[in-house]
Amino acid sequence: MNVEQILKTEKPIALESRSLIHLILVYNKVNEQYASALKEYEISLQQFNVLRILRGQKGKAANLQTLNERMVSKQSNTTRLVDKLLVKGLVNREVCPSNRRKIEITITKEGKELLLELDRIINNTEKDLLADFSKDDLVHLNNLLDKF
Amino acid sequence: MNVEQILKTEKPIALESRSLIHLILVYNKVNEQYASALKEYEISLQQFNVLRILRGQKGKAANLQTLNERMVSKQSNTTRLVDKLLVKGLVNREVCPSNRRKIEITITKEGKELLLELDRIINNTEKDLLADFSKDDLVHLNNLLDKF
DNA sequence: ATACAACAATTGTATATACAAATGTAATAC
DNA sequence: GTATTACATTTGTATATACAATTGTTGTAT
Repeated sequence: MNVEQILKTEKPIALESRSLIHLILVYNKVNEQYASALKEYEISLQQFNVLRILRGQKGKAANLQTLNERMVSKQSNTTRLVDKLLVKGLVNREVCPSNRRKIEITITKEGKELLLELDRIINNTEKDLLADFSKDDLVHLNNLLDKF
Repeated sequence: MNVEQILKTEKPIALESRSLIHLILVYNKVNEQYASALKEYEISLQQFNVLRILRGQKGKAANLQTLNERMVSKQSNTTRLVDKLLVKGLVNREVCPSNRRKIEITITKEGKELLLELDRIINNTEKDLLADFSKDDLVHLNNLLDKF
């Protein structure tokens, strides 16, 4: 991925700006590939995320706060994400009996089955995105990203 | 930035997934900081981008295609971005006389003046975001991001 | 000259995101 | 017990993004 080429600019960009632009460009690519991989299942990356978190609960119900805390993008409106998953029959939502302010969200059998397929899809997408990276590269990348 | 801590998860994530999640988390942070820096000027990062591209034209007018090609996020609806800048008096838009399908967009004096202020703001934001990076780190980061 | 394809920008629409306000429930103070 | 505050979620609304359809203009073939 060549930054100057993508931006069709000939003049060099300062290292600092270039790094951040680079990051945004890479993010856009990553996001597009995830989205297009999930598209045929009519599910967004955030919805997939919710399902994966729910599976991680091992049957234990999660409330909205828990989901929100574990989401990659915290500012997603989790209520509406759950709404959509509910319509598709991928999750259950019930009022928590011991505290009626809370809700208990669990993944359904259908949700789990779909996840198995999506896992495969997402795995391929990630392999694809990271095709040019060695293990060492990835460790290195993680270390650098930690500096943010 | 610690990925596991942000996602409130105790179990380790596979290196590949972790790298991509890490990237998304960093992007979110970068984006939020840009947005909040520009907020008091009621301008979005994409709008700022358009202004900066126009200044780079050195007086020469740009049409929509040119802008679009040079945008960091190509999928922005440039027509509407320009609409908004127009309302604010930061750009001019005229039909191209030699080819009435095209439009000619230029930055106004007000636009240039605002940009000078924004440059300072953005510069500070970028310094802030990259505070923990050495030059070497940045070069390294750019090299790794190139692998995408 | 007319028809047709290609081009450049705009518009429409569905979905997503950001953020504030509102709703309903529970806990606490008095 | 009533008022007040805090809590958990939902709703409202403005803005942004994704993508397809439409409009108006130009170029080309016949």
